[in-house]
Amino acid sequence: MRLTRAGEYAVRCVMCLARNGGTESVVSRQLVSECGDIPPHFLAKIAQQLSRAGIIEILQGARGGYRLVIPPEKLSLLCVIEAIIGEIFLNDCVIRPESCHASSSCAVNNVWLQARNQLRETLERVTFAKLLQEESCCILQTDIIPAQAQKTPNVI
Amino acid sequence: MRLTRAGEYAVRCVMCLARNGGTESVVSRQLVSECGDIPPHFLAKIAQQLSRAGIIEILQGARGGYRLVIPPEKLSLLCVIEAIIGEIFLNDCVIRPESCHASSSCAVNNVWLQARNQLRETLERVTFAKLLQEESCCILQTDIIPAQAQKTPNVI
DNA sequence: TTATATAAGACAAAAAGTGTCTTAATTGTC
DNA sequence: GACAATTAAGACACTTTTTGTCTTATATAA
Repeated sequence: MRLTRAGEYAVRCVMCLARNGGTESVVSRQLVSECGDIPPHFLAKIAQQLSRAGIIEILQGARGGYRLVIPPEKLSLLCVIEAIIGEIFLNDCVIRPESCHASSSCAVNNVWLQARNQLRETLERVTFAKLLQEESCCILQTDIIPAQAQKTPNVI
Repeated sequence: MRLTRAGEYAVRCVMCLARNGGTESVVSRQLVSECGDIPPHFLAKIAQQLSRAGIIEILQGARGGYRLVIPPEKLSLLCVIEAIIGEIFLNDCVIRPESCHASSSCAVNNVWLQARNQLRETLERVTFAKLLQEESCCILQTDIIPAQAQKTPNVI
């Protein structure tokens, strides 16, 4: 498992779509690319993966772009990430196969399996609706701190 | 974060040392290499990292080899793995820095942070003493299953 | 029909990981 | 002291993965 940059980009992409109308509106690739600081052609690839996974819909032609298919309340972080980097596994087999009769009874492997399930559950519990909510809440928080607000003016 | 092969080898190496006398005896590189199916020169590199981390001691010269410094009861899986692959982080910063005032208040980043802490705690709770114990217990289990024992005879 | 978009896949570049080899240094034994 | 056994250290090559770009084709709205 490793959160690659492609995975990051996918999360940014979905965040951008969720922020801009969710399942209701189409956002152009260019806009998503600028908003998430994602190289446009690379975004195209990522979008294709997200589309194959049924997370977004791609609209070709003039006024084309991307549209979220799954509403943010039902879309988990895990779902988006695994659509890009594949199902999360932390290890292949730590102890060499021959030294253990089966990886299912290998002590080290069991730990990894447990860690992996825990990680996946954590990422599954978080929806993009929740993330959006926390995001806007955090912007409000910085708004009411005058000193910080002056140091780093808010971008709206 | 990613459990590299080097990380796997390190775990195997420590398991082998723990199994063969723990902090009491010196095991030659060649033996560890064979026991863990680790390319000998690659093992040398890994051992150096483990030694710098204070986990093992390297003895040069004739009859040299490696010796566990930290007793298996006090040595966690996390400690060995991080000695090789560095401190575990799951992400750098998912949402692009500019879109958030600080990564500390970024919603997505917070999830990763939580997942990361959980993962590290899981790996920290497991000591090599525990792993050894479970390992021997699992060998006993297969011993009492006649069908399996005949298929794959136990190596002692 | 044209302008505006994305699709799809080949390809290049960079980064990370894996493994090998050579020369040097250290230690025990005869 | 000489020699054999053993690891140190770092350069180097190879492989795989990841990242990013470019080109040609296709789809849609006006």
